[in-house]
Amino acid sequence: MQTDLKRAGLKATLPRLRILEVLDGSPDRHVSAEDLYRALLAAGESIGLATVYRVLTQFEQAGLVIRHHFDSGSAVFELAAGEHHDHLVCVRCGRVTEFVDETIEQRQRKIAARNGFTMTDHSLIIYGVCSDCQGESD
Amino acid sequence: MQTDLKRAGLKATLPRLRILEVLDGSPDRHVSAEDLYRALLAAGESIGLATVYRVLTQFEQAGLVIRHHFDSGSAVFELAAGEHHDHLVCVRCGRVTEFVDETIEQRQRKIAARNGFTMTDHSLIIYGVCSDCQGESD
DNA sequence: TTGCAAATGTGAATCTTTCTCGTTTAGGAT
DNA sequence: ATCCTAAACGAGAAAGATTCACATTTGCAA
Repeated sequence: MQTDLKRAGLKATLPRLRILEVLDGSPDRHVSAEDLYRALLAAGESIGLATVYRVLTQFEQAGLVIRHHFDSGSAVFELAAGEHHDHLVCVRCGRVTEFVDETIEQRQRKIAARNGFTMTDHSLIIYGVCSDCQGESD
Repeated sequence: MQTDLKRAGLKATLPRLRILEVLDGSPDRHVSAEDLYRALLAAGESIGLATVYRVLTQFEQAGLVIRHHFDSGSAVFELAAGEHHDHLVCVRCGRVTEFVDETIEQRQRKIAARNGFTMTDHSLIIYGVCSDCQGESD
């Protein structure tokens, strides 16, 4: 874990290690800065919210985490482990499911090229009602 | 234009008409609430920022506009004219290009179904550097 | 172990968006 | 045309998310 930070060119400080731990051990892979902050406080750490934001931004720049803007006020972050994937978000309970579709990936590259864009990134989010939330009154 | 509002079940008030006009006549179809507000002030209207937000939210609920969360602090809105489309966003200049790809649409529906989701909406954004911005130093 | 640049915590500041509430207005009834 | 009322507005306060400033602490290399 220290190694991950070193490899990313970041000093292995306590707050950074704690944040990595929470990101790694969290039940849901997608958490907001506030979620993270509260989890750390609950775990007895004394950390500043500003540090959480600062570190998350550094992690993002270092490629350790990915920031998403789902349709909610705040950004959510996930550990950049594994390969690229897109997201299904339940509009009722907020549950996030990941998926990969190579056909879509290919077409996206084609579309970018056809429009003269050098693609740097992309974001595909499908919103819907998950199986657990079907039939439940809003 | 008044008709559009009536049809949507909204009173044809002056601020609403002005906002529709700006959305319709704007050089870029994708504007933030702040953009809209400033455009109205510049045009000599006296309108409150709260009204802009309020009206945009009502328009969204009425299906007149669509709200997007591109990777920037604020939401952008576009007139819901025409059929559904997705977006290419230039990370340098912010230019937005629209596109439609039926193959992707189909696969999205399949993916939602396969995961037991009733799709309500989706958002696909390709970020990249547009042709005009290629080769320009950051 | 010491020194110093880098990182942290606190609290203030900023930005976006929403809320409150007194005033104004659209549009149907008179 | 005028009146009435619920709906809509404008201004400023408030809330929520994120960043900034700066005094203090800390990792780590010499």
